[in-house]
Parts: sequence; C-alpha cells; structure tokens
Amino acid sequence: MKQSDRDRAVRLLWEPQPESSRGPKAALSQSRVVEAALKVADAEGVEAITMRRVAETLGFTTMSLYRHVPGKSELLDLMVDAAWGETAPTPAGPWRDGLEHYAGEVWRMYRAHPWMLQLTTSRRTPGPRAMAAFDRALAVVAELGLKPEEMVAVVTAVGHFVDGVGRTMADRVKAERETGVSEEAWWDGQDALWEHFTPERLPMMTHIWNTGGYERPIGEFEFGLARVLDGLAVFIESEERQREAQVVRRETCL
Amino acid sequence: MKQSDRDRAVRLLWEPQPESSRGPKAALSQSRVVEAALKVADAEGVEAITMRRVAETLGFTTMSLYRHVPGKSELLDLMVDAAWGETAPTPAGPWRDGLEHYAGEVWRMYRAHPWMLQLTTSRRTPGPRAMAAFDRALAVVAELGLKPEEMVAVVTAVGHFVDGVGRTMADRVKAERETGVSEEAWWDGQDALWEHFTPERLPMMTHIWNTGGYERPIGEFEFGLARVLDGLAVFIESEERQREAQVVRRETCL
DNA sequence: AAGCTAGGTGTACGTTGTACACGGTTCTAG
DNA sequence: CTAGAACCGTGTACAACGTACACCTAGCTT
Repeated sequence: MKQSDRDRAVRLLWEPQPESSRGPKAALSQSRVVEAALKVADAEGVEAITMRRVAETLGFTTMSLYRHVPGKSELLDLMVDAAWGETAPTPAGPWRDGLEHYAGEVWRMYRAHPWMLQLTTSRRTPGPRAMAAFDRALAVVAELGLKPEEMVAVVTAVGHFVDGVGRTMADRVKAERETGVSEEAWWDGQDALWEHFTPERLPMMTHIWNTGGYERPIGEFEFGLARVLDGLAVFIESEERQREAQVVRRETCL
Repeated sequence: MKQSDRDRAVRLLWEPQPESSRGPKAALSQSRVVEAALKVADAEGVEAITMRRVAETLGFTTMSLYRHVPGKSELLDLMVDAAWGETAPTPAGPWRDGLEHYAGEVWRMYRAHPWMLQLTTSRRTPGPRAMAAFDRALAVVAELGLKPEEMVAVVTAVGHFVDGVGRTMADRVKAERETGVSEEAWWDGQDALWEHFTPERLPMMTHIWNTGGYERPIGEFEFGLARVLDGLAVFIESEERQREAQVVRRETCL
C-alpha cells in the first residue's frame, strides 16, 4: 500500500466527500454501494462480497462501482465503519455495567454482521465510528484511577474475548449458511468421526459426553464475559491498586 | 460438502493411509506436501497457500499434489492438525498452572503459525492432535468438582481469549509482512489520520495519548490471561460452588 | 508375459479484482 | 450562448486461483 492510497482511504472515511456538481447526475452513490454490499454480506457472507455481485444487486455494471469507491479494500473499510455506527454508545455509569454494555453491543454487531470477523482488521484504516465506540468504552474506566495504559489494557481484554467468541460464532453461522445443515445435525452425521472418539484416546471428552455435558451447553458469551469481568474486578478493586490510584489521580490531573 | 467428502476427510486425518504398493514409486508424499505447505504459510501467509505455489517449492507440477491430497480444503485440515501436534501436552498439576500452560502453548502455536487464525475453523474436520490437546486441557479441571458442561465452558473461555488476542497478533504479523513496514512505523506515517484525532471527537484516546499511555503498552496476552484466570478462580473457588461440588462428585463418580 | 493400478503432466474452464479506453451528460468559464 | 472540462456508466481484457479431465508411463500382481 502506498502513502497516497493510505491518505485516500483516510479521507474517504473521515472527511465528507464534497459531492461534485460537474458531469451527469450520479444514478448511484457511495452510500448505496455500501448499503448494498452490507446486505449481500449479511445474507451470504464475506465470499459473496464481489464487485460483480454487489453491482448486480444494484442493477449496474461491475465497473460502475469504481466511480463511487476506490476499490474493494476501501469498500470493506466503509462497510466495517457502517456496522460500528449501528452500535449504541456506551452510557456513563459503573465500570462493570459499562463494559458489559460495550461487550453486548459488539456482540450484537458481530451477530448481525458475522462477515466482519472473517476480515483482516490490521492496517485496515480505522473509521470514525469504530474509534468513537472504543473511545466511549475507555471513558467507562476513566474514573477508576487506572494508569492510561491500564485503561487500554482493560478495554482490549474485553474486546479480545468478544472477538474470540465472535469468531467461533461467525464460523458456525457461515457453515450453516453454506451447507444448509444446522450445527447439531452436522455433528450427528459425523459417524465416521465418532468412531475415533475412544476413551483411550480422548478420556475427558468421552467422559463428558457420557455424563451428558454436551447436552446442556453453557452460553459461551455470557459465561465467559462474566468470568472476564470478575477477573477485571479483582484487578480494579485490589487494595494495592486502590492505594496507588490516589497517586495516579493526582499526577495525571484527570 | 457431501457425506462422502466428510468421511474421506475423517479417514484422511484419523486413519493412517495404507501406502499402496502398486504402480510407480511415489516421488512425493502427503507429509512432504503438508510440510511444504506449512513452510509456505509460515513465511508468506494464508494467501500464499496456493496449490501452484506449494507444488513449485517442491519442484513438482500443480496437479501432482492431488495424488496425495484430495483438495485444498483437506490440505488445510492436515496443516492445522500438524500445527496442533507441535504443542506440548498440558501436564497434570494445579488447575491454574495447567490452564496457563495450555494458553501459553496455544499462543506459541499461533505465533509460529499466524495463518491458522485466518482460516475458517467451523466444519473443518477436527484432527486427532487438536482433539488430544483439548482433551488434556479438560483433564486439568477434572478434579475440581465442576459439572461436565462447566469444564467445557471454563476451557473454552480460555480458548476464546487466546483466539481473540491471537487474531489481532496475526493481523499485525500479516500486515508487517505484506507492507514491509513495522506496526510502529506504519502508524507514524498516518499523519492524515492523526489530524482527525481531536479531543472533541475522541476525548479519551487523545488524553491517553497525551499522558503517554501508548508509549508503554501492556503485554496484551499476559495481562488479559491473568484477568481471565482470576475470573475463573472466582468461579471455581466460590464457596457456594464448593458446596455443590460435593454433590456433583458423588453423583458422577469421577 | 499380460494387465491393472497409481504417479506425474498438460491443458482448459470458470471466477476473482481491476486497468484502460470509450461515449454520453451536465455544469462552468469565456 | 457556446466550448470544454469533468465526471458517470459500460465493455473488454488480463492474470491468478482451484481443479476436472485426459494422457503417458512405471512397476507390482497374477
């Protein structure tokens, strides 16, 4: 990626485009392209996001999209930021409620747009709406006397967990869409696989299976999030840290 | 995917192939193909795993690979299980040490093979080595009197966190490889982006930036893992659960 | 010795993102 | 009021991908 490409991507996301007045009136627009791409992605997954496919749903030719979007990569940038724009801003309040709300919103977003988790995120130009969401999550832990780098660490820890659960959820959704077979039905059909799940090879898994552990699965998101927040509480509310916090609060003049 | 394809994939992973004696001697072998593919993926990322590219590094034609591997999807299955085979088995001992060891091994694996995190995992046929690793992690929490489904939830919570951190790490590695620019240098070059990071728009982030929070980042893996384990400790060692555990232990006769 | 089996090769097809050239439309400068 | 610049949408073309298929040949089995 060249410097010029970067700057273009930044302008695309952060600056409202001036809407040129010359030339013929545009039958298409950037927002319509992004909207159409979102619809395609939600319904059919990442691999359905092809320039041809998006153009087709809009009733235009493939190349017409390039008049409104520099390329596919930038289209993805715009889609991602549009999705973040749908999340409700984290309200002020106790840190635990705030982080729970933040995690819940991200989780809701991932469930609505599982394709997001199949995209590479690094070096993707961050958009204003995604940044705003992150900023608001940081605000939730602002008053606890944490060091600046600790605030970042706390919020990203929650983010990483949600990303992790989200990814396995996204994979599941994708698989169900592609095969038309529910997760449960699929595993039921794996007879050839089950034969190899012997107590000698996988003692714990067979034991858990036999005692019905897989028949009452625990909500992965809720359970894991509660643990993560418990862990953060230990850190945030530790007496030692609370004492240090006095100093930090004075030094950083928050 | 058809049933026959599934069964074939299962046999491929779980049953040693019989090595036919008819026909010309094979100059190539499945393990050599997998090995070569791993080397390519480690060095150049997922998108470099093309049948042509792998064949080329072996000095054979593209189509020769299909004599040893049914297709690309199955090749990926084999690569993933090979990577899991490199992890050290979680030893017996206190649950916290065990889970920490498990997380550490998975983390090491992801760092050595970041391409794993770019692959869709669901409906990918699980291999014996991956399952063995998971089974051993379960064994670590076997003696705590947890309900079977709780054991699964505890281990997957750790797994989800590692997946989450791993993903952002993998993205970073991928970006650095592709652009030849380090993460730090890349952000430094984002002047066009920084201009938009104003205190009105992103109050917390600019504050953290100004107080040097981004200059001393906290190890995301270590910090987050410690919090997750703290949270699990709260759950595992809660008095209420300890009392129930007596009953569970009696019922399941573990 | 005959024949089946399996390994490696070469060609070919449909899909992908997008570069490039082209023609038509509409605002703006003179 | 008119020339021309700017911009929109289209069509063609190309390289890279996975892999189906037909082919020749080597070597074990009968």
